[in-house]
Formats: sequence, structure tokens, C-alpha cells
Amino acid sequence: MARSQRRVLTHPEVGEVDLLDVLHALADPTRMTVVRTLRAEPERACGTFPVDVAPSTLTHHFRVLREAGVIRQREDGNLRWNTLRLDDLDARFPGLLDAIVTAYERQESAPGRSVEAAAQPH
Amino acid sequence: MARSQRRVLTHPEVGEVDLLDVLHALADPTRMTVVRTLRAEPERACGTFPVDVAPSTLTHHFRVLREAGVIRQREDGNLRWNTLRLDDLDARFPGLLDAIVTAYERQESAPGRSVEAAAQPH
DNA sequence: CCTCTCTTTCGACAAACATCGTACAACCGT
DNA sequence: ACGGTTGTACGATGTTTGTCGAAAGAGAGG
Repeated sequence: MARSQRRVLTHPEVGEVDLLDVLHALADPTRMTVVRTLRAEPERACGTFPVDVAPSTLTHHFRVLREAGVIRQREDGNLRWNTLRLDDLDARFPGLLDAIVTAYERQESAPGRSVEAAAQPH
Repeated sequence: MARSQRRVLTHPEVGEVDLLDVLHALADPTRMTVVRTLRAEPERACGTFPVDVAPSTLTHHFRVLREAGVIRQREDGNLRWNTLRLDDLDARFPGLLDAIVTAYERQESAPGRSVEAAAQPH
């Protein structure tokens, strides 16, 4: 029995995706990086993301994103490929993901903010 | 010394507002209800929101929203008035709040979803 | 001054969360 | 069959979070 049958990889249906879960999934720097990376490249294996956490931690983040309906995971041999569920998300929440990621990238590229925010320890 | 001087009520500046904090602030049903209510009515006192939590819990949620830069709190006599910082948020993240709240209300008014989600205990 | 209302602060508590190391399972080369 | 690669599962840990009740502050109105 192949791995693709053994593990289940539960994905919520489009109509089951909960906005609050999506927001929570995106409200984490590591997961936001995953989503941003996935928006630039259509499909990527788990280990190829520019994040700096332990493998097991990364697995956790991928599960959060998948169970929130943000990404889709597909197995192929030894690798697990991740794609953004952009069509599904856009069908349920038109323009939302784009608005959020755009806002994040706008913030990241804003001059002066990161300096200020780093100075004030919040 | 009046109460308005005694308590500080720290609000982040527009440039200090962090998107991830905003997302986290909105990823809670109680706080989302507060924001939705505030979007319909310009200003409202703390105790007048249609939420079902203890007063101290509500205070906590208002602080989260305020420190994330989502709402502004102003004291007047015995009451604390809350407003949405829509202009500030739109200046920093154009269209974001509207996209999120619209998505939430779309979800809430979608037929069949809440039934399904309530049946499956998540 | 006294009381009532609105809201906060504090302390507590259980649940959820992000993180890691270790162990393991599946697949792919050779 | 063996070793390397990729990723998961599990258990542990410290932190954050949502929740509440009790106590108290500050103003309004008698």
C-alpha cells in the first residue's frame, strides 16, 4: 500500500473553509512566508521554503495551513508538494488572500517601519 | 486628576500597525463581532456590544483590538467610546479591513455553512 | 456623602500554540 | 538490500490566549 493511500491528508471543502481559521493561519510569520512563497511559485516541496524552523515545526505549520484550507498538499513519491488554494479561496472570499498578502508585502517593504518597530519592543 | 489623564490608553501610530497583529486581532469571533458592530455604527460604548462574555473578558478584547491598531478608545465621563480606525488602517493597508469584514459577513450569511460547521465539531 | 453604573485590574485557570528533539516510516537511488 | 533523503508522529516544554470572578476606581446622580 502506497503512502498516498496510507495517510489521509484531510482538506476542508471550499464551503467548509472558515474565515477566522484562515486569518489565524495567516497571522504567523512563518506561515505567512510559506503563503508568500507559494504565491510566487505555483508548487513547492515542503523542505524548500525559506523559513528557519525545525522540520517538525514546519510540518505543524503546513498542517495548520492545510486544515484552514489555505494550501493543498499532494504526495508524490518521497516529496510532499504544496499549492495555494487560490481558486477555492477566491471563490469563497473574493480578493481576500490577495488583499492580505499585498498588505503584508507593502508593510515589509515600507521604509522605517521595521526600524521603529524593532526599537520599541512592543 | 481626571481619568483621562490617569489612564494612558496607548494606541499604536499608523506606521507602527503590524499586519500580523491585525490578523490575529480579527481572528476571534468576539472581536470580529466588535469590529463588525463598529463598522455599522461609528461610535459605541464598551458595554453596548452584542457579545456574550464577562465584562473583564470584554475589556481584554478591547485592549487587543486597540493595541493592534484596529480601534481607538476615548474616555468621556464614565464611558469609554470605541471607534474603528478605518482611515488609519486604510492608509496603511488599503482595502484590507473591508475585504476581511466583507468576507466574514459573506460567510455568515452563506446558507448551509453554519449548519455543516456546527454539525462537525471541528 | 452615598450609591449606582461602567469599566478596569488582578489573579487564576484551562486550553491552545509554537517550538524542538527523537524516533520512525516511506520512497529512491545505487 | 542498504543507505540517504524527505517528511511525519509523538512527547515535552514554555508561552500565549480566552475566560472568569472578585475587588476596586472613577464618574453621575440623588
